[in-house]
Amino acid sequence: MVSGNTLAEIAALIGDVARANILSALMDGRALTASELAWHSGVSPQTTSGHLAKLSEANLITMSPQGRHRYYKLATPEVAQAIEALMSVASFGPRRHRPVGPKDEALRNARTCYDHLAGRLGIALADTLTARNHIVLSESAGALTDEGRRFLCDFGIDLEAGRGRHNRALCRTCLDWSERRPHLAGRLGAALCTRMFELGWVERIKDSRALAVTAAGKSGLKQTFGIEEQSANLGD
Amino acid sequence: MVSGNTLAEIAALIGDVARANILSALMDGRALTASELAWHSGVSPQTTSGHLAKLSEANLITMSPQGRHRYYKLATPEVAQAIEALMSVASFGPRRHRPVGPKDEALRNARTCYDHLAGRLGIALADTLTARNHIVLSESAGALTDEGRRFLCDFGIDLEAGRGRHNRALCRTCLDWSERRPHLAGRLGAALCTRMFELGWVERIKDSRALAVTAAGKSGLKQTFGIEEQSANLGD
DNA sequence: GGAACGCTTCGGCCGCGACCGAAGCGTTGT
DNA sequence: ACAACGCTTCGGTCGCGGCCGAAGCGTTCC
Repeated sequence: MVSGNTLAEIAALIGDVARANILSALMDGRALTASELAWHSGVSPQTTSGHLAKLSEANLITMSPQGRHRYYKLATPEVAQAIEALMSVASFGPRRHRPVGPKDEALRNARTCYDHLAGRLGIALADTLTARNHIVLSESAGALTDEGRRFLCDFGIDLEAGRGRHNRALCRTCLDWSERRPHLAGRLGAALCTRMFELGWVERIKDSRALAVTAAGKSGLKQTFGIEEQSANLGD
Repeated sequence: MVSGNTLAEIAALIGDVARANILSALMDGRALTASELAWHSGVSPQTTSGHLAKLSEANLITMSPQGRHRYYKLATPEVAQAIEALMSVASFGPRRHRPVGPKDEALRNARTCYDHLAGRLGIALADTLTARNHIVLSESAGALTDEGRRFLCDFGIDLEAGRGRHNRALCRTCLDWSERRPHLAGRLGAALCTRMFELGWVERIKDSRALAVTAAGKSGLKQTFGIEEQSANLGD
């Protein structure tokens, strides 16, 4: 309960295959039930339950009961960031043979990364906003310009949303594992993602972090952001 | 050798107390010998050797032999970043009683964080450069302005230095664990740190990541950056 | 050449923790 | 009320991996 929480303790928690699977499954920011997580983790429900208890204990995830289900989600954006950083390190080294299946291709095209957009779509958005001088992206860092603020406001985004107790950063960047280039994270990235869902521009593909760009999304992205299908290979 | 390198494998490597100690000791960016690391890790030299082999195998650290010594250092800035992120998560939770000793106080005042400056000195530098509009720091992100580029050039900093194969970011920010505010990292942070050492403004305190600000440093910081002692509590 | 030193390899011990079966508890639905 | 369901707790097994002592290899110094 007092939760010592040293570097080694946290890393050890992530350093178990079953728990790493659980955390990876939660990386899209949604809350999942214990059963769903048991499925993802690859071990029995009892064992999964133990893992979930440990992760909660260390404040890596939080639980909210709902009827006879218990929903688990990542506790804070910082946790997602740490896992993302570890994944980045993990994907280094001799680029091992990674056969690209069709589902993998969908992931590369567009997906959620914790609570923001990633993949070619995420990159395209970051590129467009940069080209229009709405954001200034200095490699792995970013700042929003006044024009950008106005533009996003017009687009229906509330930049103050999600300004929680943690005073989360407005505009962060996050290294895209498939494109190896930064995309938008932080409150801005999250708000952009939320808005696209609201507008029905993107939809979740079942059982995956991958996203499908709807017809409305294709025309909207073109008109509002000037993103053509081929530029991001949307609709592959 | 092929190094599967999954998320769980990397995290498990960091998730051992002895190895975490080793990595923490290397977080100041210097290369240390196996013996020194054995001392830091708290286990015997044989055991340490095994740990170092595993860390090397996974490309978290690299080794360069030198005489009868073997120097180990973190392999890439990404590794440092991942560890930093984990530390950030670890220091969350119920702020546990952390008795502040004199050595701890020195660490809070000024220290190196991987290869850049942290602590009150790091924060003060970031604040000053921001106030003078030399950098634009959007919470956890940053970009260098043209004026800033000129200023730093005059200060004797080569911004192209360290532009290695990894195309490391120029201006990143890094959450300071003692101040809970961002300080400067990336190539810029590293160059700033290097320059301060060159000028003899700061010196390492033995057996610690803490730094001492020299007399030359105090006057230099005041004249060049307008940083008064009390503003950063230098000389505490 | 021999001794001291730095580091690694080998072998064996031992404890922690992941795992599952069985059972228990609370919720839902009929 | 009862059964089905979702999830957790308990108890016991087992294997992985951290640990050290002893020994081996290469370097340095006199």
